Amino acid sequence: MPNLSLTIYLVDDDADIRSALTRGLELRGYAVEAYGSAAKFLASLDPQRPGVILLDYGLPGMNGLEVQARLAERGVNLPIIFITGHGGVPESVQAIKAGALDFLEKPFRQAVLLERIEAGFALLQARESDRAAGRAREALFAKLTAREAEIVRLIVENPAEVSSKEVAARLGVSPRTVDHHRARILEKLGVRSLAELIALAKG
Amino acid sequence: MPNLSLTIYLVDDDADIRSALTRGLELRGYAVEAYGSAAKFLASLDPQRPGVILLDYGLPGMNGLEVQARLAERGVNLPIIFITGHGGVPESVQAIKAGALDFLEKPFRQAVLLERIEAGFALLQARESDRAAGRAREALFAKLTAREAEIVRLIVENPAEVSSKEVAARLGVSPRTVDHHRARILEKLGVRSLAELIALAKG
DNA sequence: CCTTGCCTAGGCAGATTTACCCATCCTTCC
DNA sequence: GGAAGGATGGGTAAATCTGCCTAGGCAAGG
Repeated sequence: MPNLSLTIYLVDDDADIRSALTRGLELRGYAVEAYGSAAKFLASLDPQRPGVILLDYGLPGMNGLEVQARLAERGVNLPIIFITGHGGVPESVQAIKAGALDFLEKPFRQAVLLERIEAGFALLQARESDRAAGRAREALFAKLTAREAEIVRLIVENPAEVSSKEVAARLGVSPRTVDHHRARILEKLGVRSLAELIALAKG
Repeated sequence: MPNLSLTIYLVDDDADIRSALTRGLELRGYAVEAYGSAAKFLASLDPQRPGVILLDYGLPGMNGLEVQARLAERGVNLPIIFITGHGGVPESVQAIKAGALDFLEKPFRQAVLLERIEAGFALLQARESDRAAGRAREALFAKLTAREAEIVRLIVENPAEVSSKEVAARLGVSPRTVDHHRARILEKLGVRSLAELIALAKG
């Protein structure tokens, strides 16, 4: 587990808490980026850089759920650990339903926070693995030409009619041409049969 | 939407609340089964009969999370709406993470409860649809003989080697025999090609 | 202009699949 | 014992797939 970047985005309006947490977390090897307001955080967040978000629920101007929603809108799906001074049950329920990793009430024990942070990074890493597989598959399919991709689509969407004759009829071309494309497709995707192609596309 | 059974399992140790909620919910057309303790509820629950669970978190002897865990152990996965008098944030977080539909604090508005109950039944119905599809597929595969099922398994697990010759080599039989079984398989499953078989199995 | 890449399409040979027929050998069930 | 179903294997013929060759038309880019 290389644990590439261990960045923690800390968002809290209380300067004392920011500095205290920043110190504590940096001592444990994390890179901490602290923000005093939701606006600043949202403005400077780079969606490409992963990290665990430590988010104060009771921020002035924009509460935690709104921040969570904004991030979701922008397609950012980083683990969020809420920290709250006076948030109640309904807020915590909402936050967890919306996908937050946890919802901690102040004061909380450091050990709990650290454990949750580790869980957050573990989650990030698991997602990264999933995506690596997805990207590898996309890279494969990206090698196909437009026509080849269309034939793959036809076959995957309607596996009941996969013979060259049937596909050719749908495209209005000669079966011979479909044969040709299909050979290219199997070659480019590194599969040996239509069955494997379907498995790859569905997998 | 036929809404087959609209049973609500109500578990609360307070007899007044039980009778009040039971009356109110029955008036709205629900069938309510009320239990005064977690033990009684767990003892008489029929896993086959779906329903939405209204569960008091602060039951004497066994708290809500334990009940939730027991149900999960038994493979019961019904929507649970927690109701609590003095449950706090950590409890609600735990409950939602464990899959509860919601966590309501007393006193709550009837409208909210009713809305959540409806959401619970909607969830049940969606799951039921999913399972119907799953069962239909299982019924199809159940028609296969042992040998046929084994061949399906080999093909699905290793779509790179699907020719009769290759499958026959793995089974130590003649390719001719595999041809024969394959024809039966395609016929029984109502598919026209190996590609469709894979799509069906992966679907 | 020339090259490169893509879509199109044909020929041909060998391998494979598919759909018919058939039989033998089991085990299970009546 | 006989019937039924399942696993095994074969024959044959038509259809299809696969690989390897060729080749024209067309568009983009050097």
